[in-house]
Amino acid sequence: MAANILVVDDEQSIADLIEVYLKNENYDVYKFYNGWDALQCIENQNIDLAILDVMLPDIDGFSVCQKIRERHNFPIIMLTAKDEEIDKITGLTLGADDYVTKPFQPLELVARVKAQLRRFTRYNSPEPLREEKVIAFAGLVLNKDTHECTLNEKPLSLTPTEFSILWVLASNRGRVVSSEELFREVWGDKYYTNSNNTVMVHIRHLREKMGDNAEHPKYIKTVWGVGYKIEK
Amino acid sequence: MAANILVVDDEQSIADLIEVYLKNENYDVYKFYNGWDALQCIENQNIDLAILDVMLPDIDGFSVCQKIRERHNFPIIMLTAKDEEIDKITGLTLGADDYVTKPFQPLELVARVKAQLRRFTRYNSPEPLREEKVIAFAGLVLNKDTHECTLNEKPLSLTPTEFSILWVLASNRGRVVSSEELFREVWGDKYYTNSNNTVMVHIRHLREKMGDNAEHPKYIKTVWGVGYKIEK
DNA sequence: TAAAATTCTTAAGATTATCTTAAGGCAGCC
DNA sequence: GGCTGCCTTAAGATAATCTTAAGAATTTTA
Repeated sequence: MAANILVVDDEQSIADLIEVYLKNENYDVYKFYNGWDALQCIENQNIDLAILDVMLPDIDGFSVCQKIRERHNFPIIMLTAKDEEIDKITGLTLGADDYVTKPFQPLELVARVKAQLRRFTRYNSPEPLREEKVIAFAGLVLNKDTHECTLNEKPLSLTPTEFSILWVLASNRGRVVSSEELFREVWGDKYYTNSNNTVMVHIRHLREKMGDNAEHPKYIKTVWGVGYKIEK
Repeated sequence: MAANILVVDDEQSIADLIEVYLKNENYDVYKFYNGWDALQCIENQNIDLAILDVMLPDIDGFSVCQKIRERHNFPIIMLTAKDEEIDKITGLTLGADDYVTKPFQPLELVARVKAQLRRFTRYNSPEPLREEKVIAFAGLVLNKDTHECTLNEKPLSLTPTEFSILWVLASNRGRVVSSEELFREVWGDKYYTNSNNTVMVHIRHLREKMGDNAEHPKYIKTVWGVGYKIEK
């Protein structure tokens, strides 16, 4: 599910914007403001999809696109200004898989990224896209089927609720999950009441079992006024 | 919240089972035992989500899925036998949003239905889409959901109030926002009293965290006698 | 240039959110 | 029924944030 996405745009604010939206969907983002740096990255990282602005300071996006296609096969989405009618066609014929005109709705771009990844993985891997059954990172291993959990090889015996909370946090790691969202995910929408500290208490138990404390947590961090978060 | 859900499965007992669980969650269920009847229903009813078995007596679920996608955009969850041919399962990802293998836990299916409906309404509700969730410019990135904020890639830890103030200024950048307006936006109209320097103090904290000073501010500028402003 | 107005800075007390602890309730098992 | 383990609730403790106020600094006005 997690994929490495290359973003190339010389307008920093736009690249930043795209980055946030993609990270919010748990993609790993490699961001560059010019073409050559991006091309170099491609050789070192295992990129799954590229988003390229047509207008770049050094070499234009079409050339970057072409160069990528000489050696790689992943989907490419081009960003073009609205009035570059002819360029669109050019871009597409040069190996781009989709294009989006500026200004764009970030969510639309995200949707297209997903679509391309779906299409690409369908043609390139026999494995179906499925929901994760195991999450492993930073010494923590969670198995959704068995509810088993180990931290640095040592088993943690978590209660069902604790496991569910940790699972939600772990599968959303890198972003903040509000207490309310956590509650809805674990207990279900209809049980939600906005005055109880149940989640908090379970977080406390989790931290205890994980050897964490609230002041300097290694795993579950408190984001004041917003919720909880596990770093990526 | 109540949604119309289409259930298509030739095994009557399974379709019935799903129906019971969905109705228990207050969903309206449209239940069919074959593909064609289901397709016909879709044109007449305003369906919000479909659950399709792959094995159907007349046309297979995969084709039904395709046909739905020709005209509709709602989420589709596929039901597949556990030992289904891999390429078939792979094919399912064409247009389907999720799938569940038989035998399944009814509650898991219900959970996935909820998840898909949540996801779908998030991306399709016309209004919230207009409100930006992320603002990015000049190296500053603000995420309204998580209250995360980075300045030149480095995270700033802002308090809730600080974040809100910065958000208002950033989303109005290029124009001056008066202290009073700022207060009303952040705290709400009813708390406003025309003598307090609360806003000022928070601005001070913001500037501190952003490495700004009042005399030569890079970000939050004071417009004497009027208010504060972030340049476009 | 002096006075007035506005903004800045600082720190301390008030407030609010979160944390911690412990007790009671409920379900499953012997 | 009694035991066990888990979940929830509540209440006090702690920590983070917010507000206030007062004096300093700055800009404007006269």
